[in-house]
Amino acid sequence: MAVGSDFSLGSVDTALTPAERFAEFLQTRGKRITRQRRVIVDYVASRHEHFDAEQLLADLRKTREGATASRPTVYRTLAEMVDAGLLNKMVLDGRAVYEHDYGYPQHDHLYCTGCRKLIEFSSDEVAKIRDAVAARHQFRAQSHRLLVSGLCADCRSSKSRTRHQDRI
Amino acid sequence: MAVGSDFSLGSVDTALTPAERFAEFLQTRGKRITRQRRVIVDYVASRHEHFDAEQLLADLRKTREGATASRPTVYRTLAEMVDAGLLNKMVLDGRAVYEHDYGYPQHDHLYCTGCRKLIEFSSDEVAKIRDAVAARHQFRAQSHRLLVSGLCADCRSSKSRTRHQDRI
DNA sequence: TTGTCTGCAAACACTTTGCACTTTT
DNA sequence: AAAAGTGCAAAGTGTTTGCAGACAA
Repeated sequence: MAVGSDFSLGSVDTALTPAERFAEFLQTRGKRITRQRRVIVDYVASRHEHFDAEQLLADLRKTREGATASRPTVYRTLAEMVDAGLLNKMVLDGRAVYEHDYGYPQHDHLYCTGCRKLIEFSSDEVAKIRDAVAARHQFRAQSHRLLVSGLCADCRSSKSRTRHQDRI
Repeated sequence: MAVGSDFSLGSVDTALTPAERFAEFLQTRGKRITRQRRVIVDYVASRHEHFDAEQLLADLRKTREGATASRPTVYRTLAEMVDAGLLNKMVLDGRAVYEHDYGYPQHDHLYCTGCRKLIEFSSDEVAKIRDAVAARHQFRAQSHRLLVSGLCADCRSSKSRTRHQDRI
């Protein structure tokens, strides 16, 4: 479908900034655009790494003072952003980790059990396998997640330094 | 390598029953074979479905009375069985779910977000993708997990009845 | 003004831990 | 007898909720 465009970055479907898309989402739900929700979307949009709720909370407090939000609000807003399709949530070692999911291509992760780093990769073969398997089981696949656990290059050299967690 | 065998079921490496393997594991660790540990391995070995700690606890209490174990002991023993390579642990919707990992072939899962059922499938292509990707990132892959979320055949018919959880 | 949102404190679900007592070795 | 294991109750995590006051529409 032809999409008029005179903006630089961004691929198909990414006509709005995350903040705009969130505002749109909130409006269609009769929800309000508050200072806290704005602070949170802006902050998240400016980051490009994976993060968890506590990190976000701490970072907000470190940055411009006053521009904070309470813990419950952070959790509530993150959940809304997942609903809005802006964020992706995944659970590692018992805590939820978020990443962008708007205008980002589908991908999977390598997870280093040494330093807990997440490395993204994509392979359309995974999607093919997913669909083939789903079809075979009369299953309607909505999403998938492939997590490969192991040790990253850095941690392979400096082994046995950090305590190793459960694999997944 | 050639393995002498005059036992029926079981593939490569499965010379011992789970209980025997666990006993072996405990001995090499200077740990003791107690009534509770025995009850738990036996129970787990007799089941073939996925289960979580609370289920196991409840089931133990329902079955032959007296043959129980406390919650802390159940958690402790499950962790040991994971260590021993008898069980595999995975976290879904915030709780740990276990499955056999001894003499069982590597496989992945379809997860129904409607009824929380897990359906196993296996595809060696996943392992190939894993190894290729790991190599490309100088990563040492130790394990992987592919989880395809969606709706199973049953839940597709009776839609919108059950509340839908987070995808993964 | 009206109804939503926020922050606080308290509640939560699941899991782990300190410790006195029990049990295996 | 010595060392490890158990169960209880209590403490942890990470996350969610009830509610009174604050605020966007």
